[in-house]
Amino acid sequence: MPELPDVEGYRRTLAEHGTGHRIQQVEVLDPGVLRDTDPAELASTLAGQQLRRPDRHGKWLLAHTDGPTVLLHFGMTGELRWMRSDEPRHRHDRVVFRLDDGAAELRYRDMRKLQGLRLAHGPGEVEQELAELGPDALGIERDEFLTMLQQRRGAIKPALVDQSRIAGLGNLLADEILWRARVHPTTPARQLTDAQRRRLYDQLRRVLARAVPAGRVPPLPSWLTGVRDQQHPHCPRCGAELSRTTVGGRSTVWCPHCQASD
DNA sequence: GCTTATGTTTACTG
DNA sequence: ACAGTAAACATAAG
Repeated sequence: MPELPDVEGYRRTLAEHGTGHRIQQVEVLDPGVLRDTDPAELASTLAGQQLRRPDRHGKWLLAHTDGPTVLLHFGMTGELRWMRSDEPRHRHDRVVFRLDDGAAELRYRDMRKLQGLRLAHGPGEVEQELAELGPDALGIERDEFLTMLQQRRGAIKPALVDQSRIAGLGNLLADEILWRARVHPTTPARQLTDAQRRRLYDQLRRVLARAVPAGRVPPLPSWLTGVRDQQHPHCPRCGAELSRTTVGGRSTVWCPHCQASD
């Protein structure tokens, strides 16, 4: 699930229910998701802190408080849910934040524990943790994006998901953007025409503009994302059978007709 | 048993 | 320094 639009959705959940409220208790159900911290430290540093407006950079959610900031990453299967406290716990609920609203609580749920939670004790530490990330995909400017593509040597798809160049795009978004821009995923970034580069930027913006309010890459039948997991998926635009291969180690779906190969 | 899954890091190779 | 690949992490589903 979690690419930029999903994490932005979790940020909205946290902003809506958390901002201005105090953390009463942090219950760690599985310490396996804590990175560089432990249940005792997390609980003692966060208890009593007031949540401020949360932030997001790429796929990282920044839960600011008056004191430390919790950095949450959702890996491939994580989510943040606001649920009534009397709802039964899910087996993959790993950390529960109880606020001063006792009727409901925030739950960090994650099946696989590929990523997890980090604790940053000040703005400096937050910056340190995010130092390797490129500009956020939602705010990247055209020139920044075009320059990034020109500096990149390899194929275009791995460039789009390289978090150190542009933060927030994952496997689904990258395929969706390439399909809409009619660019083959293995085209060397440096061989892209100006028109292709501009289309990639425009479609990046369009896809995000639709996906962010939805809180996910919407699996609509008119989107590549909506058909890619079917048995023999067809291009929503031209009807050709879609191709699937591995690019940059990731499962990649594209239309051999619309996205002519290099 | 095998493969695959929306992510990232590390080790190794070119 | 830069890219590419494979493996690892942990868990479930088909």
